[in-house]
Amino acid sequence: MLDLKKIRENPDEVLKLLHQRNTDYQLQPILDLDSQQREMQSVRTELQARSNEIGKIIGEKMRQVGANPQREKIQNLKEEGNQVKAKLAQLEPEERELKAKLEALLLELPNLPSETTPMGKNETENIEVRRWGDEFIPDGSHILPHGEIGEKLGIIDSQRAVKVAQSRFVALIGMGAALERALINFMLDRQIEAGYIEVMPPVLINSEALKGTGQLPKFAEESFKCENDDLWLTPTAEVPVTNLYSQEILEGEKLPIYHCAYTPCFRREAGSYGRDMRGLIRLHQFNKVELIKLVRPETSAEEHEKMVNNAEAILQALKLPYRVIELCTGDIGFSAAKCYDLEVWLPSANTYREISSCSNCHDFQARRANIRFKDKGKKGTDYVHTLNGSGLAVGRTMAAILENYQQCDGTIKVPDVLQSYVKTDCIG
RNA sequence: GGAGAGGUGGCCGAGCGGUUGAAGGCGCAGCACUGGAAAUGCUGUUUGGGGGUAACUUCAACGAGGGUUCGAAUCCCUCCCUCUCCGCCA
Repeated sequence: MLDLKKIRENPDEVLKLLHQRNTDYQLQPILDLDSQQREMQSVRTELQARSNEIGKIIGEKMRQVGANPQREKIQNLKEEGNQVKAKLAQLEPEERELKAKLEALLLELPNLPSETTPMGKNETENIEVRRWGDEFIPDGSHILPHGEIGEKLGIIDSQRAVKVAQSRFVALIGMGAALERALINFMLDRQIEAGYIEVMPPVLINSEALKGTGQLPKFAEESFKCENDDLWLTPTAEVPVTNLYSQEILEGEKLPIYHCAYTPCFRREAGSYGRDMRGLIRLHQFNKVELIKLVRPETSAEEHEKMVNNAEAILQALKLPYRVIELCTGDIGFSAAKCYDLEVWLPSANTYREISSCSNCHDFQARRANIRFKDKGKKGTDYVHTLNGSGLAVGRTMAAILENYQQCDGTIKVPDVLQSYVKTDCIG
């Protein structure tokens, strides 16, 4: 959520930044509602002050003289109290409605891009920051797409998974399951070494949590919802882990907080019919190890770079070629002020595919989820900055391994760092 | 799922219709005392919105939302959550 005060005081600047996202958001309705609301508030506040005053006077009189004498004066005051109350009863719902409308509009506004986010209208204007591991790019001529080789080796079974669920689900069998589990453990072990505290959060989460990180109200159709409860299947661990701290005032010295979390993630993938129908790239359920940070505002840019490095370290350890993309203003996500994507080399497609997305949300989520910090001895509070990044998407990492480590005989070499986890050096 | 208890400030804990943003204690900060410290004493110590350059001022908040009342932390209703016992269960 954007700072209403900032919108009020610098509407032109805010609007300019919003438009960098290549959208046509309007601020005027918000500004109008805001000034109406504030006007109404000052009227209401005065009435309430009078009402409080009447209550006090009556209280005093009752105590001084008991209930008996001066009854008339008290009656008059009570009468006035009733009149004030009647006016308030009229004003209050109106003001509440204004506030609700204002809030609804504010919740629909995306974050402002960071001043360091490159300008651009869509993904074609993203910037490649660096590339790693060109020397590990295999000769692609013999390489089968990961889905195909996986089915062939009997470690991915999508046909049977469809019977149990529907399309865009897979079952991992035998070494497939083992490799997935190995990747999860490996990623967690590395990130814990890098200083992240592991969390196993709920994966069924309520609406408030989704609102806190920005998935609601705008993107309801992206998530699976339980019919009988206010619970949703988490689309990413970012949601439950960040919201662990909602409504809290953290002690300044407890920051930064680093968390990593393995969870399955669930996404409806509405609007992507027909895309990536084979393999592990786009599933309704996939595993991910997520990195989450809550930091002091002045350190968030630096913490963001470090987080990207932590994600890259996994790809480097696995010797998977990748590149780092800095998303432009037209392509960053709703909650992000700045975002880097990591894209891994997929030889069968002869292209890089997103395997991690690392966002700095500044105080956008912290405002929605109301996560603040306070320094001892200083007065007042400030919103933390929240960051999240995949470290990494496990299914896509598996896909990358099945392709980049595919050998001419159709077997898969197990990356060195995983061999102790799966207890073999070759699959197939 | 059934029965009961409860949700108050950073924490513990009182208050159960009248000036209570909230006693008391702990913690924390400042000052005094001290050679220095402990102990002691004094003072201060929530958050959010509005107005004001500021000093300051005003409103709101005792799980959430309604209701009764001139006035609610206190009474009534609904919901949420926590705990205990029973049942069920990985």
